Amino acid sequence: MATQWLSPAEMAAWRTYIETTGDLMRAIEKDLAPFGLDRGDYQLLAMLSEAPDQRLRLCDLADSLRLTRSGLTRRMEGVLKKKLVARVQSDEDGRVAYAHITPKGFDLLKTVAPKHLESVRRLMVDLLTPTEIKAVASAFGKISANLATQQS
Amino acid sequence: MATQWLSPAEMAAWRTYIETTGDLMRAIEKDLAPFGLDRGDYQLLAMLSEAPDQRLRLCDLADSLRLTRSGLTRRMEGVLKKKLVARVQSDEDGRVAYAHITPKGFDLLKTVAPKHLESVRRLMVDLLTPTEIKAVASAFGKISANLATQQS
DNA sequence: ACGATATGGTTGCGATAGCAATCATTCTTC
DNA sequence: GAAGAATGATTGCTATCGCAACCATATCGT
Repeated sequence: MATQWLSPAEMAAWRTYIETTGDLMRAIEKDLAPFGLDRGDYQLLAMLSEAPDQRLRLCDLADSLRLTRSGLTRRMEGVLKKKLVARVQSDEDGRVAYAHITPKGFDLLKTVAPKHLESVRRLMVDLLTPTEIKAVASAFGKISANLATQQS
Repeated sequence: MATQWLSPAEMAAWRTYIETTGDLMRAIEKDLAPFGLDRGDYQLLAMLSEAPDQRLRLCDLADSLRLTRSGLTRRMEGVLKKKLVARVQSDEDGRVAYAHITPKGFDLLKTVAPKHLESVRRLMVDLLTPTEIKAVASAFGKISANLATQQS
């Protein structure tokens, strides 16, 4: 196994990244919990709120959220029951349904978003120097671009 | 709440990070799959292989892996069945059990580790400049240190 | 126009993992 | 040394999510 070892700096970056990410997600989720939302719900609402007409086709939404179609079907059950999102059948294409954020969902998002951003600040952004911020953006931008070419 | 908006650079860093991490984990998991391991199994084996006597108390192992005790009990079922790890009752403390990596587990890890590191290189490390590597390490180090103080 | 194919969405099933409850063992305190 | 607290591990229950199979609708090729 002519090992492709990592340099100490590379190893540190990888390990810290991978070990911290889970903890960070959990902490952010914990801040979201008092509002009755988890991270998946929040991202779903955020995605819809930014979409034209505040709605998206389910399959496009699934792609944005990195969910499979079946995963989205299940996640929709939760936000539908809470009336934060409505499911609207398309009348142009019988196969298509839209997820449409409701006023109630939008109001909740407007309440939660500042708290969520405060979490992101407190737990991540405000801890970093501008240089680190730029480096993180650029690093994960490259990783993302690379993944996009690989798996197509 | 006078919204604590994020600057464009901050937003880019956060979004790219959060969106890319899931994809990256999936890609790495896909590279691990041919060996019959998932990321949790790999990390479990790696953790044990680096431990003194190549064994750890279950609760310590759970903490290292960021699993609850119950989560670890379930994960152990898999690697126990594959005989990659043995469960050894302590004879000093009747409550304690150790996870002990078997020769078979160690051999598998020796096979898989270089491939896994190659994945990490290809999908992340080799895409980044030394400056970015250092910045990622330092950024997540800070985030991790901060989390450690918060939740204690 | 119609059979094959592609696209959009749901359902059954299995895997992972957290929480709360439980049990066993050890430690503490009086 | 016995009652109570703490620690280590497991189990039942629940929730999320991917895969494969499926159904419905739309589109394409001939």
